[in-house]
Amino acid sequence: MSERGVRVQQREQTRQALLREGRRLFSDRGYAAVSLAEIVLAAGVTKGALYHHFAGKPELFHAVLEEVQQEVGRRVAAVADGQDDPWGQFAAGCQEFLTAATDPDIQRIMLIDGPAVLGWAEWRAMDEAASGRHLADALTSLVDAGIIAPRPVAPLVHLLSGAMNEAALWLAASRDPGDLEHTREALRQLLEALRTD
Amino acid sequence: MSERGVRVQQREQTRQALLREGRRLFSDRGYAAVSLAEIVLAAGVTKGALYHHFAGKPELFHAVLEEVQQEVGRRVAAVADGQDDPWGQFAAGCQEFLTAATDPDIQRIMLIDGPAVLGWAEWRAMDEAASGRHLADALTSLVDAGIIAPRPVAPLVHLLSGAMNEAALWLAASRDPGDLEHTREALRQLLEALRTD
DNA sequence: ACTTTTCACATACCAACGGTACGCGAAAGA
DNA sequence: TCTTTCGCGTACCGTTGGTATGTGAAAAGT
Repeated sequence: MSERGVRVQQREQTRQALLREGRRLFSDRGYAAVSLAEIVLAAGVTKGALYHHFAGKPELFHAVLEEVQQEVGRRVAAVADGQDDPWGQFAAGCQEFLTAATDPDIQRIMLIDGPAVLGWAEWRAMDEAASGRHLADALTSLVDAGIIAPRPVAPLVHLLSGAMNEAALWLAASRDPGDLEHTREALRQLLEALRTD
Repeated sequence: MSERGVRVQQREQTRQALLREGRRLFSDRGYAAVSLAEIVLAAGVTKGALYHHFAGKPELFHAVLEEVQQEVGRRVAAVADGQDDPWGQFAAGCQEFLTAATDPDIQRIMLIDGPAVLGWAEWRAMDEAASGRHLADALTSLVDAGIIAPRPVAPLVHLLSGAMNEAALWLAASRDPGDLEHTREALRQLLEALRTD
């Protein structure tokens, strides 16, 4: 069986503990308010271990963010794949993203601290590799299928991505339970505007 | 004439110097990468002066952000007032915001660091008081005038605000000069989707 | 005119933080 | 069994945001 050796096994365990506690603390109180001392204490290791696995605090955050974005990307892709027609995949994916991004833990890391810590360009590149790619693919499919008018998809990707990000942040802070459905309906209408028919 | 006293005059001058250099450095290199020592050096004063005027680094940033947002708000309002019909005010205001937010200096402070430094809730409240309010007012007018279907405007405000913010960030990093016009056109189409007719 | 008070700001200092240099001991390889 | 590797702990450093206190000139009081 997988004789992985006690060395690599312990190594991975330490790395996972750092990622787990880092993610928990970052999402609870924000990147700037969490010290490395806290993280290594919670993970049961020392700063030496942290700097053995990650080049620094931003790189640890980068790894945490990547984990979060992959999760969201998988959720969106899973829901989209449940639909069979291109438009259904597109609409369902957007709505699922709106739901996923409403999680406060995900928000703080992915939407608030992400751009500020890593810079917008790097943050955008990571988002593109995770969930943003699905949005671009879906829009391209819709253009190819003639369901929406031919156009550059990049502007639409950013307009829609930004709209859903901000709406999710607002919904997480909102106390009116009807806001979610109103937002879904408004988003649905905006998406419908793209159709050719 | 305005016998303002040399005390209050010097006081205001120092405060303005701190705001000016703080804004310059924050927009150039980001909030976290700028030290208070740099700011007070550039402003020609000491940390004592800074802490006499502001409670701390976040409060200085808050004052800078407020200045930036007020400027953007005035630009949007000025262009909107140039139109006479409600729909024209709405559309022109949105397009002007897109242009204003493309300025890299404004972006870093208003869109990147703002939410991370002050928290999303406070950032949103400031945006609401500056330019966001105009968007809500315009949408409300359109509903009242029967130009767009009756609906809660809050979801739309956040969807559109987020769309324009993210698009502006993308445009500032884009090197294709056609992107701006494509984005304008896409935004125009999304806005048209709201009309009743 | 002289004294007192105010206050805008400078100076000196501190605790905490991110980061680095180096040592150690057990596991892996020879 | 000897050597090497390496995952990690320990001790330390420079910088940073923040604070406590001093100071001198302008304003206020008499």
